[in-house]
Amino acid sequence: MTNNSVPTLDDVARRAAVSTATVSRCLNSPEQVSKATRARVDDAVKALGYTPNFGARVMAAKRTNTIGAIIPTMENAIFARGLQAFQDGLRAKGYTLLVASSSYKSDLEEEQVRALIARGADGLLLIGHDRSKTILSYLAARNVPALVAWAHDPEAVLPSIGFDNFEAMFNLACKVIAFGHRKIGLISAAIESNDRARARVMAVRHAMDQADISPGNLHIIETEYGIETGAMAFQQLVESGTVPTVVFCGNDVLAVGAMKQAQKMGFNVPSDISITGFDDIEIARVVSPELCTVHVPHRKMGARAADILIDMVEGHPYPHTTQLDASLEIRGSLSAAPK
Amino acid sequence: MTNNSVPTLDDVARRAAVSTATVSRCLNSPEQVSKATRARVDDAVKALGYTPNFGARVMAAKRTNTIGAIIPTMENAIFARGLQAFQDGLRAKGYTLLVASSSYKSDLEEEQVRALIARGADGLLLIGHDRSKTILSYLAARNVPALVAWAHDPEAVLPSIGFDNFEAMFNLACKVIAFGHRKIGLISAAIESNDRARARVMAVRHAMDQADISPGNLHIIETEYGIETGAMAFQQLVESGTVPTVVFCGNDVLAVGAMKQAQKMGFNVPSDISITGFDDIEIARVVSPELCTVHVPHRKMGARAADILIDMVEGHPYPHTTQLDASLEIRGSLSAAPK
DNA sequence: GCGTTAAATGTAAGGGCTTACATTTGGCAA
DNA sequence: TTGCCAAATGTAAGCCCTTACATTTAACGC
Repeated sequence: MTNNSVPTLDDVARRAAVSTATVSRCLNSPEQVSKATRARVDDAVKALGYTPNFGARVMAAKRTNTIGAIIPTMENAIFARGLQAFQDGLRAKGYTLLVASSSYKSDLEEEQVRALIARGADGLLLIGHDRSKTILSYLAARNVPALVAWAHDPEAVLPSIGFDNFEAMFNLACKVIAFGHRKIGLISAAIESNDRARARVMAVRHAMDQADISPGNLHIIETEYGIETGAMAFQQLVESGTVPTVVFCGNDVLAVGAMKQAQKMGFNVPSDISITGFDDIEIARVVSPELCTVHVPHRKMGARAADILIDMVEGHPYPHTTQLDASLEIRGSLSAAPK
Repeated sequence: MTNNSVPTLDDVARRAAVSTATVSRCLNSPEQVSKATRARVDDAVKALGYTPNFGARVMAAKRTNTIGAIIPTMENAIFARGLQAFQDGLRAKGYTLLVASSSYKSDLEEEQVRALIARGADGLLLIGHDRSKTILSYLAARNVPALVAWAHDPEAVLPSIGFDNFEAMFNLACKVIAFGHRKIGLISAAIESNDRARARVMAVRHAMDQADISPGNLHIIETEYGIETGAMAFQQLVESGTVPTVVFCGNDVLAVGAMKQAQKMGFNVPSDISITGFDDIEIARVVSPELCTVHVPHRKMGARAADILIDMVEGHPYPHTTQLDASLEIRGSLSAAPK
């Protein structure tokens, strides 16, 4: 080792008086090396403060042990939570996480897919199934495994892990309808390019249909993610026609915004208007009344996603789709429809 | 190009009838190449579907254009928010983000520092100044620039961007004391190994000292991050002796837990007990009464951190410390002390 | 003690790119 | 036309690992 620079494998080998191959084996498959040699090498590594050169390692091994995740935004607590669990799962198996965000824009997502692959990601975690053919074939051509989370669709090309957005919202809607609600509002995230939002809207429609409620009784407002936007959407909903007796919201954050706005406008929640959310994040239990919502196992999903994606990357068998349960959380913000 | 494998620089060079150096220059500093040649090379690149080999590139250039961030946890909204802004800033300048989390444990942080450097991070974003000498010298030896965020300390070895935790909390404490509060509770995150928490506690002490309030009037409970733990800490505080007239909390999440618990135990907030938070995340405005807190510019900090760290990595001049303002948000959860 | 085999270790060949330095080209002033 | 210089391009030396294959060592049964 030239005395001022970063130590290399060679330096370690020389110091431990073994070949570079042995040092490499100590690092990558220690079981192949005798105990005594291993100890000597470990000492040398420690003494020199050696860390393998990443580029050289990638080049020789053709793997980076890095997994990329492209999520809409970390500011959304559900993704932050899932991503945290995902990262923990990755770390446990020696992988590192590359993060990029798409801001819910599919062209940005494409750019990020290319960026992460160019950066050497061995595998990719994506959100939802909405995705252009172009990017799908790019993934295939580069032979990079990708797993979709927060969605469940056995028919889709890419393997996925998630829950059935349609079914979960359908169950909630049936419950709500059983409470006597007929005039229904719905505040949703952008439906185009968001298959989860789409499925949830369709579920409400389907439940209404099954209960013989005319589709004309459903009023939908699309808006962006946020408490403020939820509040504005609620106001819009109320001002634009008949006041609904229940407002479904695409997620808890929108629901909290809607609830706050409802209360501000003098409605009593739930006796005048019921409000429901989706996700069951902390905020749902903090507001009063507590928010009726759908509990989604975000952490579990993140953790399982890590295991599955690693199996994919390492060529082990893995399930094409994994379905998790999303359960109803009936809480104070839902009650019978007013007479 | 052997007809079945991934194309290399060589293949492109051959096809465009130039040298590999020229192709490389086309990709990395196109202004050095004549227009005609560039066009020919671009065509070849496109025709072959060439993407540079990441490992080789890293090895030759000794840079990955990747920045690592080690944060306690993404589940904490303040870090999620800051990290999102950080990532956006990175992306704008062609860098990619590697994420690891320390769970507030310094040994885990050390492990992650090594892991991210081993993965080729060109620079590192760290939280707070508490850090062992070992890791500091490792960073120095590897010559990897690191920037500390969420803290401001001109004396510290590592450059930093943040606000003065002491000053911010001190200002809040003075305000609170001016409201007549003398019996003071404080719910804090673990003080050891968290310089932000420590500074905030010291600030309250200092403000009390300045107002001639005996240190005996301060009761501190240390607990982990979370709404539940905040609630438990509040209960503990109340049950373990004199009931305070104000409870400072180390962050908004703890504060919301404390407030909920206070209300559950029959206290009126703020007329019986005032409660304050720190951070000013969304949840602070959702609870009622709204939470009095300190506003921290998390997004701005993340964005600026990206710019500074890139300057460090690229060898441009940069400020050793950057201080941002944290402003008081006096809201409904704080009022005069009861008589 | 010998032969056989498995375990441990060594040798050396890539792997694809960047870049310092060398060389060629071309434009322009005299 | 000549000479000079800057611009454009080429040459080839690394960069530091991993791993296939070769060699040495150790263990064991007879």
